[in-house]
Amino acid sequence: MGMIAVTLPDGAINEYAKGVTAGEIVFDILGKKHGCVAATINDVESDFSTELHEDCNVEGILADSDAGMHILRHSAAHLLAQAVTELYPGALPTIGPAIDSGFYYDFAMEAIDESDLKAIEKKMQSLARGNLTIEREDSAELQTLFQANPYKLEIISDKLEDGAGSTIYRQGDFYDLCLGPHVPSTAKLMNVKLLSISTAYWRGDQNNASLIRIYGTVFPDKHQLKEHLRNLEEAKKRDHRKLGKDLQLFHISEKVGQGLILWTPRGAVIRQELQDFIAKELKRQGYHQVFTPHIGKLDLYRTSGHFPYYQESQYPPVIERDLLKKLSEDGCSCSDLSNMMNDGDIDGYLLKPMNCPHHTQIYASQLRSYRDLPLRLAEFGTVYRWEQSGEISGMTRVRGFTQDDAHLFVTEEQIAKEVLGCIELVQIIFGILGMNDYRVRVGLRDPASDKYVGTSDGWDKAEAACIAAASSLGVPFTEEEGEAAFYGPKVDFVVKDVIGREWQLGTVQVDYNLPERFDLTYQGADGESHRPVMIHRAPFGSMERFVGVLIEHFAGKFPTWLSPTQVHIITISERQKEYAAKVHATLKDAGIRVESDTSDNTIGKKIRTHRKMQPAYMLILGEEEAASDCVSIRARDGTQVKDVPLSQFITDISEEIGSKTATPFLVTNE
RNA sequence: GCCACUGUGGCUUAGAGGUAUAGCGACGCAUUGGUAAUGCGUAGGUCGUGAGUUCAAUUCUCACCAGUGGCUCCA
Repeated sequence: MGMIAVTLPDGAINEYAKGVTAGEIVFDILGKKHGCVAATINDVESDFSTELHEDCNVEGILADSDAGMHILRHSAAHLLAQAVTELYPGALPTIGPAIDSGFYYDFAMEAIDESDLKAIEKKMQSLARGNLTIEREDSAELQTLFQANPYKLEIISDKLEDGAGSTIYRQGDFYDLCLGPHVPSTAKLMNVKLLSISTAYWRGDQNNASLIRIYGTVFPDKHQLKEHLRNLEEAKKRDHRKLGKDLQLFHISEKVGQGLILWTPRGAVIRQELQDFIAKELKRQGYHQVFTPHIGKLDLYRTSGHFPYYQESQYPPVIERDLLKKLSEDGCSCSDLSNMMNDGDIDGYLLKPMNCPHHTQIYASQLRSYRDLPLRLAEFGTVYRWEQSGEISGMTRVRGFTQDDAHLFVTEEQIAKEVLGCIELVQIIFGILGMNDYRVRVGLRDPASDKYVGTSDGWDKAEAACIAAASSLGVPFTEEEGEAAFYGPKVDFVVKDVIGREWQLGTVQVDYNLPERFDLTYQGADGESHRPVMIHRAPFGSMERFVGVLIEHFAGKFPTWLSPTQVHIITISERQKEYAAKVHATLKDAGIRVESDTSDNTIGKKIRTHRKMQPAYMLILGEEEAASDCVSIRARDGTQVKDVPLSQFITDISEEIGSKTATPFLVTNE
């Protein structure tokens, strides 16, 4: 016999001859796309170049399909280091891990740029073709081997301190410090592509040396690589910054300021529709709408604890004119001023970095009884935060944004039910928008820490409520110890954008702190005064970030109810001007967002132009339509239906809009 | 904030030490066309901002502003 049978997750069984290496098995599986990409093979000490013996126990097949890719990617990182050190003799490799969609390697070297990547990539491919065996070596002389590379020496001494040994992997003349495992030969790394170049700091600390980071990706076969590159191209096209410009959804003006979004008419429609939608849901769930100003006194934030503690991430305070004048006459310096503000010796106003302090004052404006609870106050509240300049990006990371915020003032007993209600709201919204690819993080206490506000008993209940609510969603969720805010546990919703970056959107947070700080109370049934608990929640997170992610989610092709313009009317000749005006007016009366093009361009030209703006439907009007009170409909995907009575179209599109469906009514079965 | 790169009419872009391309778009004229670009013409730019070098700068240098890719950060 001497065959080794490997059972794959999809049930298939592969057989291998005795003497095969674990690495070869992994790559055989990778190549055959069995719905998994790797096998764990026990008894091989995770070294994929070790030969398997007949009695070897090959039992574990990874459900986690990432492991094989991880090995491949990490091996490619080594190949990159080999190529770079051969091309740039002075370059010192530092660290080069596998990451989600590929790998990177950081080098201490002279600056290079994008154009140099091609040469490095070529070198990698020629090394790969060389079919160098990748072998593990145990060496006691690591310090000597890497004596020219202080970065590696640092890693080695760290490992020694941890009591962990280390090994090296050798391919040709190149060797690198590594615990493995690796693919058995560089030949497995043919389908490699370098993507970008950037800088990073040694160990992520900006006080350390700046390193050149090269990103790349690698796949077991060239079709997978091609597809990945195609996906990247596709993602670029969906980038909300590009689409936001093309579709005229928002604008950022240097004159207004960095990270400050100007919602242009077409983008404002999307935001307004979303707000209307959520406002309606809130009404059903017993929320009260409130409005509060964009600024508040510094003292408000001293009480809440946000000032001066979070001063770094706030716009500087506004000081009254007369006071400033007086201080300046007194020869007060900037640092004096800052100290006086911090100490509370002078007051001023702060652009609000969050809405909760204002809402607490609405709560406190009346005596509250347990019968009033839960009290749910909702506001689309605009807040301002001083994000670091390098962090600001498009709509997803901005300095002024509007949260679809609400604060629930509840009794401890009500927490579970109300948290669940908040979660359900998020679920409704994500469901309507077809955003099913998200994950949930439940932030819990770090049991070792005592920084938390509130009773341990209360926390137990609140955490249990968060976990129960999260698990009711039926999507992956993680419980993350130590990720809770100091004031309470939370549930966060995390969605990926097209480039693979994760964005936190909605959040639900339990808060024991603010009610304490603002001394909020309610009268219980027992006649005693009690402390309410606050729940902060924002299902979208912020309108800016949410719409940014939505633009990418829909690639600009919004469902009809969200489309900035739902119908574009296109006439075939100027003779239909009058009929077009009538159709336009009729649609407008029916509450449909419509735009007309009666210019004397050709029909083909007009369709081409208007397609770019992605209206849900185009109506083509010619002689025939005008004569019969009909329209010809052209959907976004190009399907068309001729001679539909106008009234029929209005009925159909109105129903589509009303139901907020993402499926167009016009679907032909061709 | 840190590192690297980038910044030319509304958009996409060519170019170079002697004030600058082209396409789309806009506007005008002709054209009245049935589903992804009809033809011709016109207008539109102090080449991100400020300073320096130079006989001369948009092109070189510096600072600033903004964007991109990362790093760090995100109550």
